[in-house]
Amino acid sequence: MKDEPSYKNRKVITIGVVSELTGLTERQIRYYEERKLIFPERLARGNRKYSFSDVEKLIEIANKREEGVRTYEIRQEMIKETKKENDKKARNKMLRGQINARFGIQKD
Amino acid sequence: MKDEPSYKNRKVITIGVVSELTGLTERQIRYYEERKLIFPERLARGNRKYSFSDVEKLIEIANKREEGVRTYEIRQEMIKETKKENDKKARNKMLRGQINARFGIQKD
DNA sequence: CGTGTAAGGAATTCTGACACG
DNA sequence: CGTGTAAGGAATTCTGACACG
Repeated sequence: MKDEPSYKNRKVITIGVVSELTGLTERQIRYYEERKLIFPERLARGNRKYSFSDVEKLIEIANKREEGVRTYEIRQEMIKETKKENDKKARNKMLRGQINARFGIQKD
Repeated sequence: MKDEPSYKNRKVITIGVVSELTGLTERQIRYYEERKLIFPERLARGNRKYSFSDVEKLIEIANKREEGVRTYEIRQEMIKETKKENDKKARNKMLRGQINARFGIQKD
């Protein structure tokens, strides 16, 4: 289904660059992590690394914050999104399972 | 022709991360720049930033170096590659020009 | 030529805390 | 709650140079 694990999700960007890219202060970026909105990796001794996905997510967070949405609410929305996707995946998987059961195994 | 300027070419990776990603020392990476093999951007006060393309190019360079190819030769090959691509683009452009001349202007 | 290293300085990042509201 | 800031330390990056071969 996915062709490249690729660039978009590789955690390689330092917080300083993320700050430039998003216009957020480092303080804000670290705080959103504390509130469980983003999950940077820690490569070398403690340094945070972000992906392009993280940068995009941060921009969305910034937009919502400007509208006055609280971090807690943003988190709830994110959880809902994730759940919806997982349900979808689960449905697809089940469907494939039924197809395989009736028509035999097939590559996907 | 291209859909996204996108992730692959954005210069956002610091030299330390590039070093981890490629297995090259920072010294080597800076030297290849000196030899005009790669062209990082300088964002904040002097810090080098690389793209995923740069990382891939560096991996190719590392492979060639292992085979004993000199930086000068690698550069020559790169120039040849670039030239070939430019010629191709020029041909396409000319062709489009002729088509437009005969059949009228068309969006591309 | 290609790479290592010691040198000294400047900029980055980190954490925990106090502040305001 | 969300963000700013001063604090002190640790790690990063930079440049120019000397070294070896």
